[in-house]
Parts: sequence; C-alpha cells; structure tokens
Amino acid sequence: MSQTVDRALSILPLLAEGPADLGQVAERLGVHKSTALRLLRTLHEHGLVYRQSDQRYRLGARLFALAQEAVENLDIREIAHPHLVRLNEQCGHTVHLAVHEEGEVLYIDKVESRYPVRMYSRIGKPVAITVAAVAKLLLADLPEPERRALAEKLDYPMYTARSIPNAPAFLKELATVREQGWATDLGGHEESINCVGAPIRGTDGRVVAAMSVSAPNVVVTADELLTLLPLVRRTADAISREYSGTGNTPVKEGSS
Amino acid sequence: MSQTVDRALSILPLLAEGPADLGQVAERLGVHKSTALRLLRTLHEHGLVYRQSDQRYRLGARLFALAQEAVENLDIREIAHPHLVRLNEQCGHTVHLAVHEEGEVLYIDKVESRYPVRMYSRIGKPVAITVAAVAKLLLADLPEPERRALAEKLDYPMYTARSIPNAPAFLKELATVREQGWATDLGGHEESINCVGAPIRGTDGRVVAAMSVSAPNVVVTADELLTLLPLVRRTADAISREYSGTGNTPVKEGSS
DNA sequence: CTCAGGTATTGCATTATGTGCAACGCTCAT
DNA sequence: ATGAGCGTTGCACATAATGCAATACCTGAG
Repeated sequence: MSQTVDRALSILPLLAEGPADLGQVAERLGVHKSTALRLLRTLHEHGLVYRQSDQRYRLGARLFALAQEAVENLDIREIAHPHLVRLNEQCGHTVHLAVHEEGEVLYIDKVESRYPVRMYSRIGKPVAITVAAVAKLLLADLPEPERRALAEKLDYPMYTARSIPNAPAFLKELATVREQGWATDLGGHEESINCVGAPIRGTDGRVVAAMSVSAPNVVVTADELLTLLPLVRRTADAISREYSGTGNTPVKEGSS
Repeated sequence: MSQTVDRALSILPLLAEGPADLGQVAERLGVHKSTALRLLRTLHEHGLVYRQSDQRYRLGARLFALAQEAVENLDIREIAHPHLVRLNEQCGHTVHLAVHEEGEVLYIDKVESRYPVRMYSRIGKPVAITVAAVAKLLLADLPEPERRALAEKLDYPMYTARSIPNAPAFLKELATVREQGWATDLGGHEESINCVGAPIRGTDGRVVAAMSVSAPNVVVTADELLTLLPLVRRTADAISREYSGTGNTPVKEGSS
C-alpha cells in the first residue's frame, strides 16, 4: 500500500537476523544505497534501529519499550492477572494466559510455580500451537472454515510421541475441546509436562483468551492435575464475567 | 528525512498508550483519515499493528517477535549468559546484565535469584539510570563532554532518601566509579535493595556492558554483599576476556 | 605521509508516490 | 426505515521519495 513505509518496515526483520551495514540493507531491499540510508535514518530517529560502533545497524531499544508497553496495556491481561495469582496461590503450579492473533498464539502472562513473579520469557516466541492446551482452546473457537484453513497450513512437529501428528487429528481434537469447554496437553510438548486449560469468553461468548495450569508429572500425575479442572474453569469463568461485565473503560484501584 | 515513514512510525508510540480507532490516529498525526488508513494498513501487513474485533488498532505480535529476536542476537548477551548463571549458582542472588544505548540503559539479561530462568520482565522499561549500579558503570565510561551533557539532561527522581539528587552529585559518583572500576547502589532505588556491579570491556578497553548482583538487605546486609565484589569483578573480567576473543587481560583506563 | 579502495553521505532533477478531497458504503442505534 | 458516524475507495495534483553522480570520509597499504 505505501511503498516507502513498506520498504522501511522490511528492514526490521532483516536486522532481526543480525546487524547489517548500509550496503547489505540496500541490496536486500533492492533499492539504491541513498534510499536505504534515508529509511534507516528515519528508523533511527524513532529509536527502532541503533547504529553500533562499527557503523552497522541493529534493532534498537525503543522496540523493547514498545513491546513492553503493548503487553502491559492488554486489558484482558490486566483483568486476569489477580485471578491468575490467586489460582497460583491455591494450587502452586505455573499459570499461563494466552491470546490468539493472526494465526499465532501468544503467552501474555505467566505466574511462575511457587514463585509469584510475572515473567514474559516466552513472549514473542512461537507457542507450540498444535499441542498447547491454550492453543487448542483458542483455535477451537474459530469459525469452521478458518479453523480448517489454519489447521491445513500448520506444521505438526513431533515434540514427543504424544504430539498431535497432523491436521485431521488436530481438527478432531479441536472438536472435542470445543464440545467439552476445556483442554489438556498431556505430555504433547514436553514428555513430563501436563496442562489443563479453560477458555475466557467476552460478552458475545467468543473466546478472547485462554488460561492453563501446568505441572511436571514428577510433582503431580496427570490424574491429579485433572482434579484441578473445576478450579481452573471457575477461575476462567470469573475472569470472563469480569471482562464482559465492566466494559472497556479500565477502572483503576489504588495499589502500589 | 522521510515524511511518510516518519508518520507511520509515529503511530506506534501512539498505539502503545492504548488502542485507537482510525479517526483518533488521523487526528493525532495531523493527517487525513485516508492517509492514516493507508499507513495503518502497511503497518498491519507487517504485523506491527493488529486490528482487534471492535476495529480499533493496537500494537501487534510481530513486535514481540522482533524484540525477542533482537535480544537473543546480542552477542554480549550470548557470551555472558553462562557466566551469569554460574555466578548465580555461586551466590544465589539476582544477576543483571545491561547495556547503554542512546541515553538509555537497558537490561538485556537477568538470572533470577534461586531460580535459574531467563526472564526479560524489565526489558524495555526505563532503568533507574541515575541510581542503578549498572547505569553508573556504563555512563562513567562515556567521554567527558558526552557524560556531562547527559548528566545535565537527566531527571533525578528521589526514589529514596539515598537516591542521587542532582547532576553534580551524579558526575562525582561517576568519577568515583570510573576510578575504582566498580559500582554500587545501596538503597538508592528501593530502600531495601543493594547492588554491586562491575563493567565488561571490549578489545579497546571501552565498557560495552555492565553486570550487577542485587539482593534485599533482609537476606544479606550491604557489607555482606560487598564481600561478593571480587567474585563479581572476576566474572565480569572473564566475560570481557571471552568477548574480546583474544584472552588478554582487559586494559585498564589510562592515557592514549 | 600519500594514495587507493571502500563505504557513507549530499545535492539535484525527475517522476513515481503519497496525499487530500469528496463520494460511496457499511453498521448500528434510534 | 432512517440517519449518524466511521471506514473505505478512486482520482487529480503536487509533494516528497527516488536514483544518479559527485563528494566526503575512513582504513589500511605502500
């Protein structure tokens, strides 16, 4: 749509691979060096690109700032967080919150097992979309054609023997999840890790986010973990209610 | 430099404040709606902007991916990480790694106390540049005029009674740090938290990064923390040596 | 110290590109 | 139904981005 902006933005993923000098950038963009220079300069002014001491360019700090702010402003996250913490206090395990966005599933919050520290360690990293409980929940809610199209497009890496192997199996699993209103991942991503998850719904009943509890089976068996299902679902429902209830104007409660 | 790109990029910080619709974006950019639309579309195609169900725009997932890749490709970080982990195993406290970039100081790695998981929770958040030990180390190495200019430009928020209050005090502190080759933050940011840090230097002897160990004084007193200084410095030096490749002892300050 | 070879940078004319306008279409609420 | 509000499209115009070629800068070699 906008050629100039398009070119400029194409520089970012290119630099994400590693630092590059002006010539390399120009070449990979297919434009004259002077053009690349001006684009880089504009990116630089906005802090998205940084010029290191050897004159090569790399991605800049503002990028982190933006990503950080973006994640902090997600209102589902803000609403859900206290609930996640409470759940963690009750069961002691790791709690995840995730959303779906354009074919990707993204963790947006995490309460660490026995250690109540927010961390975004996996943000931006591709979630194991074909096996994670939260991914199943989010994709199960897509309209049929979209769901099918996405399922066909995915790769199905066999992380473990219990990973979901292909599109038909995945669609079948999604149907089950959709039906029962909750999901599991029993060693499908890492042999020894199990998860149970439940969906969070907006006013219209559509799934807007998903949460899950994960634990290694050296701590609790899969069966024991399933015991937590009612608790997880209750938490998810509580979040759903609060999310649909108050509308979108965030109410601030004092707490520093 | 490039007006179109400039406008497009100006949208990002705007959206970082929260979702906005087309009209709002157009207004805040001072352009017509059709123009804003095309810019947003281009940003959207690159995944930097996401269109949520109510048609408003927000920052997109690719932003996280880029920030993630960028931080993972920092070679100092890659080299330093195992050293930081080892240090954490030895002392048990939180270990930070930070770099300086255009007047900002940025955490690029962190090993959490007693829990050896990489987390980027504070990446992108403005570090308390006037008090953090790592910030002092990084700024102390700037050439005199630049250092002075930056010091004048900074704000000096009084996080605690022991925060550095103004530019002259800060410059004095930097001189000390430069002199002694290590830095502390004793309750300057949070009343009960102390840090000790040491610089990591490149081949040319310039400071390329800084690391620190932090602990609340309910766990160890400031004096006890200072006991770790030799260990911290040894770790920093080991990283410096590996980073420079050559394996020489890092050059101390001196005349050219 | 000069010189060569490379890269970054600047000024300028040319026109491709982005712009604003106004008309159209859609959705939702009354 | 009806209209208000917002997003979207097509088009004519001129701004603003482009490529070129010439210049400045740096580094390493002679």
